[in-house]
Amino acid sequence: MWHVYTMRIEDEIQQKDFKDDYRRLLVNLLFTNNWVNQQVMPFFRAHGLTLQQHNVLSILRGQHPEPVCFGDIQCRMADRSSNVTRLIDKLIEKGYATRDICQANRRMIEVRLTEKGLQKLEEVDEDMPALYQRFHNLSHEEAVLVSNMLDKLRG
Amino acid sequence: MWHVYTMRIEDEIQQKDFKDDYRRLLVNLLFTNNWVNQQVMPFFRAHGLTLQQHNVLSILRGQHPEPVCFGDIQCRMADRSSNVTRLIDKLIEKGYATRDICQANRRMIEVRLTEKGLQKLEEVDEDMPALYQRFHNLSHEEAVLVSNMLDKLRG
DNA sequence: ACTCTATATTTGTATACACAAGTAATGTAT
DNA sequence: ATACATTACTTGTGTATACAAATATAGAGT
Repeated sequence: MWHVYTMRIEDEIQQKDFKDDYRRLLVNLLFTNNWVNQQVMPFFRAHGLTLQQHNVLSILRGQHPEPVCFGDIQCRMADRSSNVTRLIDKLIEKGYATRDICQANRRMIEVRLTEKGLQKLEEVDEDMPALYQRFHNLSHEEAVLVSNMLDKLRG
Repeated sequence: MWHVYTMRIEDEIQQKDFKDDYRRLLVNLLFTNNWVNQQVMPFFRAHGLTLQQHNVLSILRGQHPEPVCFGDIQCRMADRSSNVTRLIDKLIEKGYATRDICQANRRMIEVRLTEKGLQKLEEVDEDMPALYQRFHNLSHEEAVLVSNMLDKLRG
């Protein structure tokens, strides 16, 4: 009898702790999200880019001087949901990229990094240590640990 | 002589590893950020709320039936940068909150949760376990660990 | 060749956000 | 009392985002 009773209490407590710890994680992720944006946005803005624009430029550099098509860019972006067309428009406006219809499959658009875009990326790279500086509250090992945990979280 | 040389290499390697680990952390935080939003947004949308609207309602419940003024709401929100005025407007539109000019200091606005708002919160609460379910890739202990690390990261 | 479906990108629209400027009430110093 | 600064919230504006619908090309089956 008392066994059943205590089990119930334990279950209840366990459930409660359980819920609260994951809730704390969720709130923490949202806070951190916001904090990261506040660190990162002004950094890229100082270089005349948004985070996503820089992200796309980096993807383009990965294949440079080969082109990358829209779909591939979309797949590789951290933020999948955003509108690649209009992002690329901005980069072309600024002279950092070019677009051409792919002759092999005319539905596809080939996007290439320009020399100017490459220079901009190198300029940003030089400044990068200043950005990473802001993550130094965590040790080298802790940074690796958190990365691994986040990978695991997303499954 | 060789000592100096090897030291240089070690420094260089260390520097490189260092940089890459923090870079990986940054990219990982951005990816996770996006992933969390994709888990959370549809959940709240299914209840006719945005994440931020729910966040404000929770803050209001914390003081209920006492009012909370705009400034306090802004301070307590996860995303500090958003526009509280227009957020509250939405909640009032939906009948979840009320606003009154504070008689003690007529610059301030007192926001209160309505009965309807309270019911909506309870409805969301009941469904919460379904949301937390998505974080179960991490064990209880890992969830706590990551929370602590994120706290440390933000300083 | 013709229709149907799938793929790849674009456009439209409503909503959200960031930042700056604006308004209104209060406090403070002369 | 009057002028100036500060606080607390609001509004305006351009940009960004989410989601859905539209276009345009390619491939597959008949």
